[in-house]
Amino acid sequence: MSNNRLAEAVELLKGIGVRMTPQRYAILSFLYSTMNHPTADEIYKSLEGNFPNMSVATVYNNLRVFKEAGLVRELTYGDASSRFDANMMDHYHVICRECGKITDFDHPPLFQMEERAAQSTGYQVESHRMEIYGLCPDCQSHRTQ
Amino acid sequence: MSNNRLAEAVELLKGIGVRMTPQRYAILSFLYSTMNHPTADEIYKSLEGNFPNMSVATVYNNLRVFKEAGLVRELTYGDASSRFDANMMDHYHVICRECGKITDFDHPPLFQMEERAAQSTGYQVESHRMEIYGLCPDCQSHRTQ
DNA sequence: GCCGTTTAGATAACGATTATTAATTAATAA
DNA sequence: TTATTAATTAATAATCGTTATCTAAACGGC
Repeated sequence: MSNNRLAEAVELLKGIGVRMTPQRYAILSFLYSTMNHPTADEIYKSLEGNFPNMSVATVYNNLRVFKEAGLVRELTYGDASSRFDANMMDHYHVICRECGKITDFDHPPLFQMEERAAQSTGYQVESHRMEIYGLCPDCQSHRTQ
Repeated sequence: MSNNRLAEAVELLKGIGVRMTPQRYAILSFLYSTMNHPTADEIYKSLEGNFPNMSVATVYNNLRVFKEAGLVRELTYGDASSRFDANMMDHYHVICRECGKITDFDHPPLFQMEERAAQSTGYQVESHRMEIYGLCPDCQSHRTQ
């Protein structure tokens, strides 16, 4: 299961000179245990019980470390909180505009579109961002018809 | 040119009971005159000369009015400032990761991808967001090879 | 011209994130 | 095991874009 990925991540971090502290391990392990793309604050609140005096800055610091190590992706949304995704496989997101839930879905990467953009704008294209918005099944059924 | 669109926008606003003040007209006309997808602060700074005591809140207020009237789109990027686009035609953006410049490009909307997402996730899909990142021609040539 | 509503401007407030700093801790070598 | 050193934590202040609040001014219909 995800224990493999967690152990691999710990090894990878050690390999680049990142110490494994209890807080760091807890944050990392939380990220690998959830499919919920949590915000920094959600991570903080989830670990508050086990680490009563952990600082929110510690959460941010470690998320940055994980990001720089290529273990985690940051998903940004305007002035709302960023969300963090430890699934580094190629995938896209569908986001519920009602409750904010994020669901993964697979689709071949949009390389053709990148090529067309490069041709028509002269940019040296490197990456893209694509996400889909709508109503999740739960929020559809809670609607008054 | 854009004068038509500007005049139409003014009429549209009047039609929904929005008064045309000098500040409001200046902001609107600036948006219709540029292809640069400016930030609120850039708009503010550009008009400072003509309106020495305009407040930045006025810029934000009017941008919200324009957004609600469907005249302007807000482009959000993580914790950076939002940018505002008065081109409401269907189009996508290529963004320079070096200087932040935003260039429009045309491409058929990704409806197929929306459909696939709806099928595989059960969401009631409504819209999507897609943008491409890279180096603009200027920033490519300023690079040390 | 009067009255009610919109709007502008000034400024305070907000919320997410980052910077700062002093104290603590993990990894390593002695 | 202990000492050393650099990394890390926690607390808190600071930052920055944006929004809320409030007062005064301007507008449009009567």
